[in-house]
Amino acid sequence: MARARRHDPERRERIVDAALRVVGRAGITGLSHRTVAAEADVPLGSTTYHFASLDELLVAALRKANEGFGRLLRESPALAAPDADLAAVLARLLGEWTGGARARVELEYELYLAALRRPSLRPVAAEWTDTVIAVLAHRTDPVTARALVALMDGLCLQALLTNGAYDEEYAREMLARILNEPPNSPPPGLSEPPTRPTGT
Amino acid sequence: MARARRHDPERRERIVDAALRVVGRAGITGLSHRTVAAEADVPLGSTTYHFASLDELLVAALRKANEGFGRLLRESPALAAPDADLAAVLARLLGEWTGGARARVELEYELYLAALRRPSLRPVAAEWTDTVIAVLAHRTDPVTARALVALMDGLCLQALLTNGAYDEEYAREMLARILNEPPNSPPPGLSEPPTRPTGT
DNA sequence: CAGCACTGCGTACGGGTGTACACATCGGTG
DNA sequence: CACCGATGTGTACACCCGTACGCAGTGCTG
Repeated sequence: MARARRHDPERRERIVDAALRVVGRAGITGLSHRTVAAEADVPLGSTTYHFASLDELLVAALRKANEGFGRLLRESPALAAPDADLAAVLARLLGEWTGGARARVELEYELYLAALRRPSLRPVAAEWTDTVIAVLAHRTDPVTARALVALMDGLCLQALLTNGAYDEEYAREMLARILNEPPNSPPPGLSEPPTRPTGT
Repeated sequence: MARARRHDPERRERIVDAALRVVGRAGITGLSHRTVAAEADVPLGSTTYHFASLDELLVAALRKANEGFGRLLRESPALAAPDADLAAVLARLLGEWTGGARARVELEYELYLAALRRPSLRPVAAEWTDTVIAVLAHRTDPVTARALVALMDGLCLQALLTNGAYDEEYAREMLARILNEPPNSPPPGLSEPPTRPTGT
């Protein structure tokens, strides 16, 4: 029994991974110190030791989930190409994401949405949107980028919450509408009448 | 003790109301047969009798919450005016809604988002979006209406999840972009030119 | 080599949960 | 009025939860 567990720096990490699996399988409802301990194959006391509260564990889990997607986003070659059709690329990316294992999408969204009721998660959720916005801002202005993220969130939610299918072409069209407008009105002054798109 | 409770048709209704209060106060996590029974001041057995499962109760609660907001939407005079700036009206409406008691907004969103993990709630969530879309479709085409809803959802979420403030002018601008007819013609199937923001 | 502070673990406790089931009560029927 | 099935209620049970706390193993210090 004299395991060198004290010097197991991956212990904490493994608990977080286990938490992600548990939430993916049974939802946040199914997350408890016990279930995650069983999943990670560590004693109960270990989970309470590393993460005093479940909130703390959720924060770590959400952050980890974010890292994965953020990396995926940054490494996307299509996003990097400066002459690509941004709307089409984003629509495609979203399609690939939601088209993959629904379990994973559910998992990430569930954690993200949990911030609604858990203030401790909100900074992490904010980090997340800021990351995506920062990536997109290279291809457009920050204000537009923020709206793109909002729209993508909304589209995903509609697909997930209503059992509806994700329509890539439709997403592309709407993202393009957001992108089309030269932002001539963000300043807080009086707004001008809606300007016609210039046509590409 | 010979209360005529058998003939209390509001009993069920009152339980639903109590459930809404409980969720508003303590979140879905805090919802149990016992808490709702206490809140509604009915015996424990009564809640299990009227709603065999908590899911069933949640469905009723979400539906009730939807009714309230749907009515508010339909009765909005600003929405009815055919010559109003739709983007501005929606942005204002959203501002009023999110600016009000955060508790109520949280409540409704939490129930709505719960559909992510509870398939039984999904039809009700779909009803909800369809209702809003139907209302908006009177002022634009259904496809655009759907995107407006998605964007509004996304904007609300960003405000709620990241502690950010809601920026009405910004919302107006982005909603207007969705409403603007795109320069490049929509691909097969979805082409209808009827509305164009007049901007006055 | 002896001692010690500290990190990490196992267990036990009090409390809250969903649910099954036996019981009271009521409206209708002969 | 006597009965009876349906409707609604109270209680008891088995389970799972978070947390507190005493104890073992470890690396450092002298």
